[in-house]
Amino acid sequence: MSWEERLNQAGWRVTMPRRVVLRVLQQARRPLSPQEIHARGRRIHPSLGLVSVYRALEVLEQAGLVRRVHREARCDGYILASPGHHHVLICRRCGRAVEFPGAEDLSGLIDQVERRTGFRVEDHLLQLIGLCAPCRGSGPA
Amino acid sequence: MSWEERLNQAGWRVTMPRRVVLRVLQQARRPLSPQEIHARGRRIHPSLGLVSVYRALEVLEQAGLVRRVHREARCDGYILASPGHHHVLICRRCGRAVEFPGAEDLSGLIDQVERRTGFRVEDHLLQLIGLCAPCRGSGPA
DNA sequence: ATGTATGCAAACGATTTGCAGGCGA
DNA sequence: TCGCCTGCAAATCGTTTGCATACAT
Repeated sequence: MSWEERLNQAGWRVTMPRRVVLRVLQQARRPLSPQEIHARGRRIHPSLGLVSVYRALEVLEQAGLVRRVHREARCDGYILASPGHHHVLICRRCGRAVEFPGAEDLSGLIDQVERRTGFRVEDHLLQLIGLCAPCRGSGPA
Repeated sequence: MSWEERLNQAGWRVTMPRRVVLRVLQQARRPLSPQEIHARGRRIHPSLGLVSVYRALEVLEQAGLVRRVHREARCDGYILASPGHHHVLICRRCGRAVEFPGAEDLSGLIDQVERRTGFRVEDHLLQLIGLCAPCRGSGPA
């Protein structure tokens, strides 16, 4: 099922801003802020408004087409979401972001935490920060 | 070593705003935003300025006395840091935050990711979200 | 004594809201 | 056609900066 169909089925319309935002993120190799998405989007469609970028991101995130990433500094980055995987690995040097699977690997830790704290763990936020292969080669920044 | 001594040894002064911020966080049972810390702090010391709260948090975080927490919605929460542990578990119902150890439990996952992606993983951001024991009892909100 | 740290006010920047008109289904 | 969606402008909110003064060491 295409993303256009997914939007439609969820009751949302396929519109220019949503199209453009998604295209920009598809072409991006690192998380982009709404402002950055807006700037790049305008090169594709000059009348794109910043407000629509915010609203498009909201809808696309709810539809699972886009994922927000969190970092120690700013928490306003967005990347394209690949369904089923929800961990992100970010290069601290070039900013490149990669998604990876592996939710299962947390189950041991989660079991342990549940036993120790009495919490029922329902969700988690995991992001790894490091250096990607090319950046490791060009010396530690 | 007391936190006052830790601050001094690191070259910082022990001042009223830092004292108050720390006290507020000691008494808090959930992550507080700078604004919330300011409001509560004023009840202890009415002349406390909001700007000083921001600056105090910056210093206290650098000194490892306070930890910033990130959540899907807002990323502006602060809690008291217990040295050596840096994972946080937050109850989605009452907001209670608990720290827990277990960085080692991630090493398997990290090894795997490094092999698969070529990244060198240096740091990570892990937070668990769930229901604490009391909140589990009072029915799922 | 001296230089860091403070509070206030103002600057700044990002995000949200109100509204008249446009466009997707 | 109908109502969701858009762009713009303005309101809003959180955070940062400039500066004269206060206080920790």
